[in-house]
Amino acid sequence: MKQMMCFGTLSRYGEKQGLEVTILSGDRDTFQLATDNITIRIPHTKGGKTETDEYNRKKVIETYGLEPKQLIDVKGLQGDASDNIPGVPGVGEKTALSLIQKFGSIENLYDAIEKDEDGLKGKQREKIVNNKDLAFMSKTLGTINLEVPITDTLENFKVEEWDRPKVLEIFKDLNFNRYIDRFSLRGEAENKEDIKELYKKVDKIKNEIIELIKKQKEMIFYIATSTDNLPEKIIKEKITGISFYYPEQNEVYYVEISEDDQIQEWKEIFENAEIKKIGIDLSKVYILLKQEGITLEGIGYDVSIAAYILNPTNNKLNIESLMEQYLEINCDEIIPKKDTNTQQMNLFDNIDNQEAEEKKERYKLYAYAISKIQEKTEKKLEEVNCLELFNEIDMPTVEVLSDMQANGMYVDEEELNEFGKELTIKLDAITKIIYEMAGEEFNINSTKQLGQILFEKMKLPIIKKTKSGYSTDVDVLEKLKKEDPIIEQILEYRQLMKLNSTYVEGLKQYINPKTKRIHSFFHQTITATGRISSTEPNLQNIPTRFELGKRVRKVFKPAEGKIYMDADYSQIELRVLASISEDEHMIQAFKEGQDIHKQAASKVFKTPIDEVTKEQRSNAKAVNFGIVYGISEFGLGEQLGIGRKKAKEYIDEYLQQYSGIKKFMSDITEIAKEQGYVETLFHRRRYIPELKSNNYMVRQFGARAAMNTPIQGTAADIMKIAMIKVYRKNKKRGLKSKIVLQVHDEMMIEVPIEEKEEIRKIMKECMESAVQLKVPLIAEISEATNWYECK
DNA sequence: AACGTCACG
DNA sequence: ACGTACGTGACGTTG
Repeated sequence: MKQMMCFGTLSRYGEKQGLEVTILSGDRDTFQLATDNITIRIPHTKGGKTETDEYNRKKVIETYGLEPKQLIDVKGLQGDASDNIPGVPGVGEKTALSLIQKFGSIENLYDAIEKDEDGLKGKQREKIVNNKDLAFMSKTLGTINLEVPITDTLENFKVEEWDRPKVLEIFKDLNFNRYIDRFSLRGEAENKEDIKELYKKVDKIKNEIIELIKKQKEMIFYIATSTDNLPEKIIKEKITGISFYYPEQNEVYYVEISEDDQIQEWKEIFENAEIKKIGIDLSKVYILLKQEGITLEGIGYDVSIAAYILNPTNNKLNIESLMEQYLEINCDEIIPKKDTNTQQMNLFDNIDNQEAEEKKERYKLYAYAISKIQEKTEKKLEEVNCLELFNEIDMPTVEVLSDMQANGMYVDEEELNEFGKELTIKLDAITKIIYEMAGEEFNINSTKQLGQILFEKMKLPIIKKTKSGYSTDVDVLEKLKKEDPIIEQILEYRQLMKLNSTYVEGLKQYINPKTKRIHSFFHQTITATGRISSTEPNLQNIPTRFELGKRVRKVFKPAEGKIYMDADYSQIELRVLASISEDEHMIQAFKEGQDIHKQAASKVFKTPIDEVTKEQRSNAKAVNFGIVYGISEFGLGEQLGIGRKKAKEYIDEYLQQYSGIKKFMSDITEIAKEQGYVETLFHRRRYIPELKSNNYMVRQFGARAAMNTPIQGTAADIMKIAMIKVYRKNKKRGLKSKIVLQVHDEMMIEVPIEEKEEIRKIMKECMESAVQLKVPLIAEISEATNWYECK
């Protein structure tokens, strides 16, 4: 009742001053305040919409058949759990209401009981009689205080015009973005006017713009698009306009591309390699243009790539975020979003038009911003010694990856369907078996339900827990295998389910009906280490470890008259590690072409190299992996199913033997702590703020990332260099072979049969000479008629 | 939207 | 006493 005290008193005060008082409240307890002049406005939800009802004294009487203040008595009997008002146990809303309607008040009720005139009987009467104290106490608790001392006068409460820019500032600070729209606060910033003067808006016709671009040998632009989502998972995005910035005059232009062939008028410009293209997300631009039969040439500066190199863990690389980060410009302030709620409909300027205008303004601003962000980022790239990485590796990679996506990979849909049918049949059978073994039907995909079956119904031992329940992952199930035969079936079911949903049904949706190929996206600005990532679909995680899954690869085939040429770097990460750590033993092993895991086994287990067992080698391999990941005793122990003590012995022995690696590991964590970041061989940087965390776990993670990033990242750099070399050589020689896939240490080219020997040489040569390390780089090449056959 | 699981390097 | 191997993306369930 505390919060209510003031407004209870204030409402009465207002009434006394002769005002019509309205109380806004979500709490029906306030109805007790209603009079002829005091109205309570309360929201209620009706079919998703929230409306308000108004209750004055009349409405209260209509609704409850009681005077407002009698509602206090109702509450006294009924109680209110949320307000900690006990009421009389066993008396609810209905009873309380009818009792007060009958007796008028709690006092009268108990008077009647005293005189035995109440007419109540049984349990109910007993409860009421026994809880008299509670009833009176509850009434007191439920009464809104009307006598709080007030020192303010009406004048103090007068509503004044509020400081809108200030409120905007506060809302922005608190991320109250919805409120900013609701109160139409966009564009309230004080410096709004200044920013608008940043550039001149000039209407120019196409030919004038083209002349300027040619003169400048530079095209600073932003491509506007619209999307229509087709039923298939293939997004059809169309170019709707282009905006330009012309730095010499500080002018922006926008041209609309509304008709189908209009984009062709720009073909000459886009395909002119002499004109340096400066934009954002140029890989996307490349694809959009390619769809129109235009090949983007002269890819010069992509501001999202620049920002990525400056900080690869930056996940906000869209134009508006970059403007905020690098120019401290907030788009919404300069070009307010139209508030469609309070919009006045105007015949001559309808909402659609206004929105279109607003968008055009934004596109112009974007083009200007791209130029300014280029200036900023280029300076910073220089400062952090990353300009070469940017110009020689990541920018050229844009074209390589774009081309790769445009090429796509052919998929035999019929064969994929066949595989799908096979899986479905097996899946149906195994589902029945599982139901039978469990003794009931349940959703096997639900870890919650599965957990209940396994650990509650069947009482299997709980190996591991997750945040929200029992863990049922492979590791757990493998350990439970011997407990019950159902486990094996579940593992089988999981495998089949994964294959069918992700790799059959999932992949199907991405086959382009026109090309019969899958054109996966290859993203260059996602990973923290510099690797490429692939989406829609992810072609970098097509199964290979198990035979059944590997069959998915059979449906990926080269076109008629072509073959796949596939090249794999052998042990690239360990070679990189050997080279940057300068460990003499590992370098020697690679120079001599030794089996690196076998050598590690020999050293760790102190066994002559010829006597190393399979198991020793496999354990040593795990240690090698662990080293690359930034070893931890726990992790290695878990991986090998040995205790962490044993794991520590392995690690200690390993680091004893490979002392160069030991030194590298401790040096790199030290460097990372000191300078706050680590670098690859080509100066790709990753900041590791985790190392400064107060949390031990987070710091440990930081240390592992510090050890892993130079290794994984350098390998990624090398692969990019190799791809650029291959791409350029192919292009220069006018070969028809096309790179179609990259999987971190693997590159695949679709090759017309007549080019195959030439391509084999090119791949081998480009990959192995991508960089001069202290150890040789080896690329293993295989050719095949489908992906499955690639070794 | 977050989580658990599992596919890859 | 904590509770982890590094880097990704997609799917299905659940809140």
